[in-house]
Amino acid sequence: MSNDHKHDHRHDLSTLTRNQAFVFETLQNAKAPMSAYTILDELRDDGFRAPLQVYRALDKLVEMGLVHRLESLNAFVACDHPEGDPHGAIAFAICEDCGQVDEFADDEIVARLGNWAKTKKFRLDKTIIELRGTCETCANA
Amino acid sequence: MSNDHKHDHRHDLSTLTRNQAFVFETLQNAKAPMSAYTILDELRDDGFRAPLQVYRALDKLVEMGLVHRLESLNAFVACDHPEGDPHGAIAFAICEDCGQVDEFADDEIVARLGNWAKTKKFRLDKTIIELRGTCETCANA
DNA sequence: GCCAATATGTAATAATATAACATTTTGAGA
DNA sequence: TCTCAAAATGTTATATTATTACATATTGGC
Ligand SMILES: [Zn+2]
Ligand SMILES: [Zn+2]
Ligand SMILES: [Zn+2]
Ligand SMILES: [Zn+2]
Repeated sequence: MSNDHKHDHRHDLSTLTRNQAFVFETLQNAKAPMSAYTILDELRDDGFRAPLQVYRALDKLVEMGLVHRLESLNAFVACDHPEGDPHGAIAFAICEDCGQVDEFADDEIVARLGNWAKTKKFRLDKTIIELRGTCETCANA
Repeated sequence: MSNDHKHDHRHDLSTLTRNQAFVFETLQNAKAPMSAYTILDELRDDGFRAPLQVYRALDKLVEMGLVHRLESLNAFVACDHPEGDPHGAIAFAICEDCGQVDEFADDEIVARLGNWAKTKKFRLDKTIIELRGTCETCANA
């Protein structure tokens, strides 16, 4: 069985701290994943001066499940699911061209991975599934 | 359909260049993934002086399918499959404790992801599946 | 041997992430 | 309301990962 639900409790957005709210809003307004340093640059005018201000906010947001880290990009996206609709392991399809990210769930895949882990007695903490490629729009352009 | 087989042709190991052979041997002897800089340190005595010597060798080895990059670790492992036994998309189970990596294939998962891509008209170039957790040995220790 | 493709050497720099330490804010309980 | 510990923030320095740019050397088909 997976442990991916460990942090799936959502927090009321009103409980976000100032820095967390700034970072979250920035990611929500973005149409592609952003690196911590890109976020920092965008928030200079709001008083952000150092990478740690961004990284600390991101850590919390990821922990809350409001933001996902894309490992193959070293970048972050706001969760695409409605708030209060927590989810376990998820897959991301990332367009190399426009950066658009499609977040989707596949229970059968999660089940199979959980099964593999069970068979191997591997304690599964986090599942990373990222598809790199080209979205329909960009493929047609 | 996935494009993951793009680089699945194996190359005879005898065709490796000097630097590629050094890097590949280092990874084969390692019992956990290594970062490019750790590899560099290990190869100082063999004349390696700069990161690029390692990164360039790694690029080729990954292209040949002899080495895999673990995106969630920024590190590299030698392929666990017998040479000449090419494979498509693969999953990695990574022990956070001892670093051991278990490389495995699941055709059903690959099929489901390929299907999702087909439905969404997403041109799939590369599939990344990484499980983070604790291996049986470490869980019992 | 010629020559283009490939590989290598090296220095500089970019991009991503964390350590260490000081200070401030928050909020639960006395 | 006061107290105090936890959490959040501010700031500087540093560590880690990766690439750009340019020069030189090696390889292998022709
Ligand atoms: Zn999500
Ligand atoms: Zn696109
Ligand atoms: Zn492999
Ligand atoms: Zn282990």
